[in-house]
Amino acid sequence: MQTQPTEETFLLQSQEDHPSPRRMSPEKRERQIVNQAIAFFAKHGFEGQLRTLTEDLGITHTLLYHYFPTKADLIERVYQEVVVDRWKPEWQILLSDVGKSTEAKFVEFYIDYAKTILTHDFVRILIFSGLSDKIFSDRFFKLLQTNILPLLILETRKYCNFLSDQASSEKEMELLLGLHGGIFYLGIRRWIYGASFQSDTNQMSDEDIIKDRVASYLLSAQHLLQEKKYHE
Amino acid sequence: MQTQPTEETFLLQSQEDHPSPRRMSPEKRERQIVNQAIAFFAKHGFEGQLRTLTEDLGITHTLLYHYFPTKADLIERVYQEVVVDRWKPEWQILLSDVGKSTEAKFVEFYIDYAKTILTHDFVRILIFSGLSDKIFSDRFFKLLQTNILPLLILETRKYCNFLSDQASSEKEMELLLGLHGGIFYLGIRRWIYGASFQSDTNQMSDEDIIKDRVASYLLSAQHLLQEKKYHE
DNA sequence: GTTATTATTTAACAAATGTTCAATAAGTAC
DNA sequence: GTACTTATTGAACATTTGTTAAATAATAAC
Repeated sequence: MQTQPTEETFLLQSQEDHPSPRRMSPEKRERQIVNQAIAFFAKHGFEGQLRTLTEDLGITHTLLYHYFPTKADLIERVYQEVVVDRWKPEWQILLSDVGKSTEAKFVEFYIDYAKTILTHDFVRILIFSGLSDKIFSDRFFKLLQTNILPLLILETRKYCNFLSDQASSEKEMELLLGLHGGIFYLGIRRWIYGASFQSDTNQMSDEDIIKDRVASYLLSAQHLLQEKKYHE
Repeated sequence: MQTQPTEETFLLQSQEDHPSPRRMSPEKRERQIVNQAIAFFAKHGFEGQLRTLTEDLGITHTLLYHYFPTKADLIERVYQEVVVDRWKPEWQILLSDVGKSTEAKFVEFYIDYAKTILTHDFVRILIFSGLSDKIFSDRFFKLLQTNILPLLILETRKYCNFLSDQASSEKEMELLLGLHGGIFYLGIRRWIYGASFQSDTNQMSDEDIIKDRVASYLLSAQHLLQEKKYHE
């Protein structure tokens, strides 16, 4: 799944990407460049230099300027493909489905979310963006905050028979963000801290972990919202 | 708490740090440089340039070389002060205290942990390190994994009357990391995503949030470990 | 095979950036 | 005040790095 050729692999691998025949069709070359750029910037950050980026591709860095007028344009394209294009509108449809149980929705959503978002490229690019200009991370969180979190709050309330038309309280939101952050932390452990935070025996799959956490969240939600009912 | 002078503040502010009188005592100057370096690298990452770093200090970048032979040395010093020196051995003492309840220990520990670790400088420098050479983040997580997490697992077991001499199962560890990650996510929201992830009304303090999360964690732990008793 | 198109490279520039070193000047001791 | 120490600066260097423009060569059209 990774797209980084560690050694020089110019033999046989004529399938796609890296070997780079002398003269490529513009479409293929551009595709190849963008793919490499995604892997490269995810690994080294946006301050990585173009000469290094094109090294593995077997082309000169100046060729980039034939496809992207400036480095910023290339980065913008990476943003687009990694973040914007990876957002799935189906998530909202799933979470609005009335035929599924709350727990099923949570589990199904977060498993797919983890599979889609908690990848090497996405997590690192998101964090790199957050550390610098925030352009990328901002866009992404607006999406999350607008389209997903409210639906999850709503589902939680349904699950707890807590029917209210009020906006979500901070307590409810923080409980949810506890779950959300705990899941995102999986990606941080894996793609930012790397091997330093691995247990010896990794037998639990992401799916198992997510199932447990969702169950744990809903259990706490029941306690919290019940308490709310009495007190307010 | 931030140490960055946005304007040129050379009047009156002769207290400490920034104005930089012509000739300072080596101790004070070094202190001033390190303070600025911490704030600067935390903000811009370790690729930030020395000329910018010394700008706000009112000195030339070459003066750095009088105190630190190389940029790497300065960074090493920042690591030392921000990460290594900020670790509190008291945490282990607290978590080993037999006179306190499990919940009290968790809450007390994580509140102090949050106050100490979830700062602008620490979180960002930790993440910057994780994204690059990992030297810093590795060291920190070894500390965590060796000295803190086992104690928290032990406490959890006591709380659940689950007495075992076996090493922590992955299930137990993942549950704990769910709590831990959820709390660390507070720092990420605040210092990496920045304002993009703020709720309109921030009335809950970190302490309130942590109390809720610890309670939620212990509740789930009871369910999990009880289940374990029956099944295994 | 000749020609036109354009993907790709070569050469080069200007600004940025870590580093060195000799010159300067602010303190201190006498 | 004079001499000495050393904090601080100024000038300069070698790389690095994004970018440009002209030269080259592979492909396609005829």
